[in-house]
Amino acid sequence: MWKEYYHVSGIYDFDYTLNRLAMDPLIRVNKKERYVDVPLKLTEDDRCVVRVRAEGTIEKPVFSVMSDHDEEQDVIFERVRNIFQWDKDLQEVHDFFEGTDLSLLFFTYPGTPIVRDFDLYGSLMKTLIHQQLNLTFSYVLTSRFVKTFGKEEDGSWFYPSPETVAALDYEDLKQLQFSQRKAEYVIDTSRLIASGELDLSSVSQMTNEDVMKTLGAVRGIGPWTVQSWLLFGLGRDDLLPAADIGIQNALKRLWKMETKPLKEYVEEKAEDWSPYRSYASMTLWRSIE
DNA sequence: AACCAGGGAAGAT
DNA sequence: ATCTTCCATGGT
Repeated sequence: MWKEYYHVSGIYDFDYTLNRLAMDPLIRVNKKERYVDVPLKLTEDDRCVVRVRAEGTIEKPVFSVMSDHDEEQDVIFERVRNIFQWDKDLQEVHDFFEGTDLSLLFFTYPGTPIVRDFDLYGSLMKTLIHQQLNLTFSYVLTSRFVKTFGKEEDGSWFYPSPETVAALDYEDLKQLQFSQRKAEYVIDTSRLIASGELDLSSVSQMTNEDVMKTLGAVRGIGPWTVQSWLLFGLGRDDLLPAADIGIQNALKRLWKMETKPLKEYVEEKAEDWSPYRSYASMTLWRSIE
């Protein structure tokens, strides 16, 4: 058992992170004790669960990282630091938005970080499954998917491997109430990954534009899915899914509009928020949660 | 009961 | 190239 502390520079609202993670029934969160258990896949069969706890305030954030997986502490700690984006200075982001039409929103919700998914492949599957479904039902579906084909360890769930999903029949997912299409998207994409035709870790090194080209060429993956994966899978700073219903609803309220703004209008206005559009997205979603 | 939900592909203009 | 329809089902 080891435990390491980390002091973040700048503001950081970890309780928001916990609230957001708690929306996913697969993730073990304890809001009262302010921790989340993070399942990490180090190699194919080397898994561990790490407990990450907030011990500071939004203004002076301190975190503790704890695990009984004694090997590779440095690797594990680095992964956790990346997942929670502790290297990003959110005070700088906050200051940036002071000069924009989102300043009031950022004043209301200071220190909202990008809440990344724990695993690249799992993130892509989750995003595919969540396409177009309401949040409640989409979490039911991912939950069934992982609990049926994934693995549980120390009370935390690991997504199934691409190989496992590649070996399924569409019928297996339809039994979990996937549509035929959704079953095809999930299994076919997993087959590409399992066969090595699509390598997510090398895609993760590409520029946003190249990721869009590479992933966008896969059947079932459109612009919204790529953007979501860039944001939640990779934690990139400058994405605003302008076609997203949640974003549109949040902006409709913020701008006191009668109807939801068009995608084109959102994209135009959002140029002012570059290069931190992801933080605008997170804070907008937060404003309607 | 109708309409929407953190879309995308395939078919029709 | 851009517009329309279909997919599938739970929630409001």
